[in-house]
Amino acid sequence: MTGKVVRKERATIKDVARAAEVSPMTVSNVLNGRLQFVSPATRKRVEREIERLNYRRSTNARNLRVAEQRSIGMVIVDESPTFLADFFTCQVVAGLANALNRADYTLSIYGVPSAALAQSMILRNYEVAGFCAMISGPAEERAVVARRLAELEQPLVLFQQTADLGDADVCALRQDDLGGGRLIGDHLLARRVERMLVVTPRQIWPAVESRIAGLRDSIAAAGGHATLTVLPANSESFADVQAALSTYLETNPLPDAVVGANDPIAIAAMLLLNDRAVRVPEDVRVVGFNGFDAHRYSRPHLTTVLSPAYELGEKAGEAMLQRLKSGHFNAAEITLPVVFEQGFTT
Amino acid sequence: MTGKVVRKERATIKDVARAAEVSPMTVSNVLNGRLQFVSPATRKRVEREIERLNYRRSTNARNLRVAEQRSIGMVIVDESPTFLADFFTCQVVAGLANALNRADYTLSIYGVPSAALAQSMILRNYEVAGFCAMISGPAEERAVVARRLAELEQPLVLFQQTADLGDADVCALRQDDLGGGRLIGDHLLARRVERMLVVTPRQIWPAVESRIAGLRDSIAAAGGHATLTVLPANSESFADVQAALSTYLETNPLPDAVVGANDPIAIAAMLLLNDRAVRVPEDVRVVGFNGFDAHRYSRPHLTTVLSPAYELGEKAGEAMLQRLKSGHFNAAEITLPVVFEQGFTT
DNA sequence: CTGTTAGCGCATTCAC
DNA sequence: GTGAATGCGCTAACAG
Repeated sequence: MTGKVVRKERATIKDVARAAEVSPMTVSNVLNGRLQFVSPATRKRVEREIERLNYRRSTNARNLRVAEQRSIGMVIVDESPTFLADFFTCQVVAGLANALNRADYTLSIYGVPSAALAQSMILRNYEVAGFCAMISGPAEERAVVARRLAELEQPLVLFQQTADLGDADVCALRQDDLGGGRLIGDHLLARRVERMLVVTPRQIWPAVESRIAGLRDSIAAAGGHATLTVLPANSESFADVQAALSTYLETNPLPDAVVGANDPIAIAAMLLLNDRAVRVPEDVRVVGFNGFDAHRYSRPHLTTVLSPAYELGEKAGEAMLQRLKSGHFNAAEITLPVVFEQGFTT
Repeated sequence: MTGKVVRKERATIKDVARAAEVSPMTVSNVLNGRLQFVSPATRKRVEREIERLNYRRSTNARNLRVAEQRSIGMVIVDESPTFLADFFTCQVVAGLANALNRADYTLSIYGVPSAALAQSMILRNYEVAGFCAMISGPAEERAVVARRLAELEQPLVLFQQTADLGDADVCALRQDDLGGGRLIGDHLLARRVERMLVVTPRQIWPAVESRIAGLRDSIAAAGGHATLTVLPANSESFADVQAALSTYLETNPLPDAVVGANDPIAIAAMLLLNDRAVRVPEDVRVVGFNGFDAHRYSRPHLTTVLSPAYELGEKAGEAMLQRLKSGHFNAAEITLPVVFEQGFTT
């Protein structure tokens, strides 16, 4: 019961034509909905034979002939083998896949460690109408990868990355992390927070930098007497975050607010405070960043900024489709707004 | 600065051959690593021209010629437009994409509402080496969709579905929900739970049925005097779950334990209990189902059964690759174990 | 409305 | 080692 071994030969357009007693061209016309050229009677006949022979069109042959693809490549450059398991990436891919599928395009996922991408042959073997790319890693490396993708001379949508690629055929798409930082900053300052502690992973991402810049903007706009300290943890893992905060607190007084560079960091920090009988939000306020709607009902209900990750993916798909239709991207950069979410921790 | 409009013509194998002053055949040999037929000198020359002309091989032409695909289709049949945003699905896709990418296969995602799939033409336009499918909806509908996919006469891996498709070229892959139910049951019974309340969505999925069956197994094995009540909520949404539980509690005493058919349901139930000053786990124990490792640090830390969703996807990729290599699936059904996770709620 | 011709880019076969 | 001829399945252009 482990499946049949022999594959039946697939029927071609010729087979259908012969069976329906028409020319291959007529079958092609039926397939492509050019019904003006086909009488209803022959059409029915052709369709019946298609069904009967279980005919499926070869997209390879078709795409070769019409020199056009109905597929977009999503390149995810990451060292971790579980890259796609990340909720943010996942949401982006979901939005992208949906936007493309609606237009009858397919999304081809392709994850690579950045080292593998260095051998240029890899991407030479994928034939798609355009690429979307989510690149992780240090800034310089990311720029190299982005440049390599641009060299493919195909439409390219970059997520969470600035497009410093000259006049390449590129659109950079990101969420408004700067604005998100301002929202968080204003929220805290309105609650008389004087000393903010921002916990980040040591590896600073551009998005995290923007969030911090937004906080600083907010402080400056309020007159600038609040202070902001950045505390880098070795990684964003639960243990590393707690270790960093623990060490910090040995030699420093409690801040008025802890700002996590993202939600998991904020949660790790908050649980450490809990363990030490520090009350949140009475003694210390805690806020996160890049929350997701789907997490709304888990607890603690963090005050955070909601990421429009799904919309980011959708927008990317739309931008790509528009580009393919019109010949150029309408905008070289797109920034999507984030939404402030009041939780129980401030 | 919105991108160049003109696409440079792509170089073909002929162009490279001409530039390197060799025949197209030689270029092809270089591309396919048949180095025994190419002298090192010409090889270098060819590779330099490939680089210089930014040549990329047409997979369409190649696949057409060799009648072979390097891509697997992932069909997700779901009414909701955000199908992929579901964490379980997402993890499965992540594992699948990684397994395939490692073997230099591409994953083509294709989401459809099940109604659209009824028109048979849709899938006739996708040319892949095999299909993986995740189908949602009522059991009968799912069976119809599965049958339609089997008709494609291509290797097929079905997630969370029994393969009642005769000797079709199919492999059914699922997690051990029955065993998971037993684990939960044993855990509760060991804590002297007499009355269990299982909250499910009204739309009962096969996986949920298996979980309940596992609970019953466990009760039977323990002598059978504990009772199990199933409470269907209109949906698995936060509000519907709370409404159902609330109504139930109007006319029934508190159970000893509430079992959510999945984690979000358990959390909704637990928060309702919290609101009513019912202590968890002292007064009522609460357990979930289908938790994910990534959620470990969010709170409440539910007692639950961890889903091997990522591994499910990986295993699917491996099974498919093995099938493509050997001509038949090694196993028609594969069940992956789940892992019990002790939280703070029991 | 329907049929014929030709070629998309590549790899296999067989010469050289 | 290398080159020339052939055809994979499909569709654009044109002829009936």
